[in-house]
Amino acid sequence: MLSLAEENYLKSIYHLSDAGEKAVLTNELAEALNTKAASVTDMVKKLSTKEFISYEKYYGVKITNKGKSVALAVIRKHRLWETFLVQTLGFKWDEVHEVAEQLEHIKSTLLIEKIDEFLGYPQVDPHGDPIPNAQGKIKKLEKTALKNLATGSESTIVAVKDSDSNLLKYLEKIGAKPGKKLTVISKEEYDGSLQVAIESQHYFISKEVSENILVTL
Amino acid sequence: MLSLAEENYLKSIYHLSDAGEKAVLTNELAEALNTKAASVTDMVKKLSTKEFISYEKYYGVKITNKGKSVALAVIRKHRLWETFLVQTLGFKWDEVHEVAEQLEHIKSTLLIEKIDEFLGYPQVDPHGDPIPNAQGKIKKLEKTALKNLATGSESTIVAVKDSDSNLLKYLEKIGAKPGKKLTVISKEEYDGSLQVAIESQHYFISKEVSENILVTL
DNA sequence: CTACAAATTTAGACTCACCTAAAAAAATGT
DNA sequence: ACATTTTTTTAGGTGAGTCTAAATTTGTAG
Ligand SMILES: [Mn+2]
Ligand SMILES: [Mn+2]
Ligand SMILES: [Mn+2]
Ligand SMILES: [Mn+2]
Repeated sequence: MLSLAEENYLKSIYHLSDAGEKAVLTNELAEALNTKAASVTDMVKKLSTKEFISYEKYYGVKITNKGKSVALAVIRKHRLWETFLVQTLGFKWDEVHEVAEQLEHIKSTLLIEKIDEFLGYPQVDPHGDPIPNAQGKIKKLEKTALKNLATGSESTIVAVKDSDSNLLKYLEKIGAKPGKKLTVISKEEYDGSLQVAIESQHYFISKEVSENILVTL
Repeated sequence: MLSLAEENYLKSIYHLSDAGEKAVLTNELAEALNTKAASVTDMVKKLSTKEFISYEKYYGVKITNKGKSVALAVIRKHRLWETFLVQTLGFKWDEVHEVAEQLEHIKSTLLIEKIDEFLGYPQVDPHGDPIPNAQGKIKKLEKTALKNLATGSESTIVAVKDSDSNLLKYLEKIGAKPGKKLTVISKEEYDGSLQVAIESQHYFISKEVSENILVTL
């Protein structure tokens, strides 16, 4: 049985590696997990011994299939809980991530399957992120950050960054919800900011925000 | 912020002390928490320093008001979660205790208030145990163990022990649910077993079981 | 009142997950 | 090619919560 810390490491490694594509560096992981590089080295050795990742000194770690399946199970739980909190209990979308960080570690397959069933097998969570199924299969969405769109292009919001409560409140205010259509009116070279239209309303959006809105290609 | 271990100690102390009435001994606590006396002594010192309990060497511990309010908050969460699992997700009453042991430690007042509201402010959990309100007020039920009833007496089941899954399956089978009326037909001095009638069905019940069915006085 | 038994505490050690500081390796710039 | 910077690892240590074994206190029976 994996500890809370081990589960969080695997989840972070999975996310940072782009679903296991690339290797993850020690410092990246330390940053993401709010810990120190030395601590990461320790844990990474342990996870490597247990074969959840492969670790090459000074090079980084890659998640194994075994590790991936743990990560996906945790991500599944996180996203199902977030969906439950919003849909069933009436949480706002900026209130759920923190609680889901705790709930994702509850050990009970029965519980998560019942929640999934209760919710009617949702495909995405309140922020637009896809929910892996019980077998760990996840639908990868074709998406890019809003900041990558060219001036004049039209696109649809797929997902938004879920971990920054203030960002989410702001996005709510301007109606930037998954599913909404959006057009890039103009881009400012200088600071990367851009002007967009969402439901015929115009908004100025900073570069920072435009990095956290994912849109269709 | 209290750790999981600290919360579990306070909950056990509260239960073993009969809601704070009597002192709790080191060995009792060790037994209840599945740990060793030496570990209990350590933890008890810590909780005493933090003033959740008062501790007198070789005599035992008593829970303070501060400790009681923590214990009741955890018990509230435990029982609300159990109720949720049974009523909303369709768990059987013997499947919920273990999961609730985990869920009771989730830190979010918003979450538990939403669950309470969603369930319509239930007064008792699936095993008949009263649910403390948000202020930590709990309705103490007038109750005694079935084994204390005299032959011929009639009574109503108030609650049953919730932590033994096999016991619960058995009680389900004989219809021994909270709210059900029951009559003591006969008692066997020798082994403490007794014959009871539940909805005009007769059952032989061992002493052990009769200790875990709580009935009205 | 004393001897033994039972309960409890102390002493010392372990694992987990973390830390700081120092050493070592890799990357970078001239 | 070499010195400097950056990244990573190693070394040694901490606190939480647990353990075993030994010492101490308390309870009990003759
Ligand atoms: Mn989230
Ligand atoms: Mn987490
Ligand atoms: Mn329970
Ligand atoms: Mn617990």
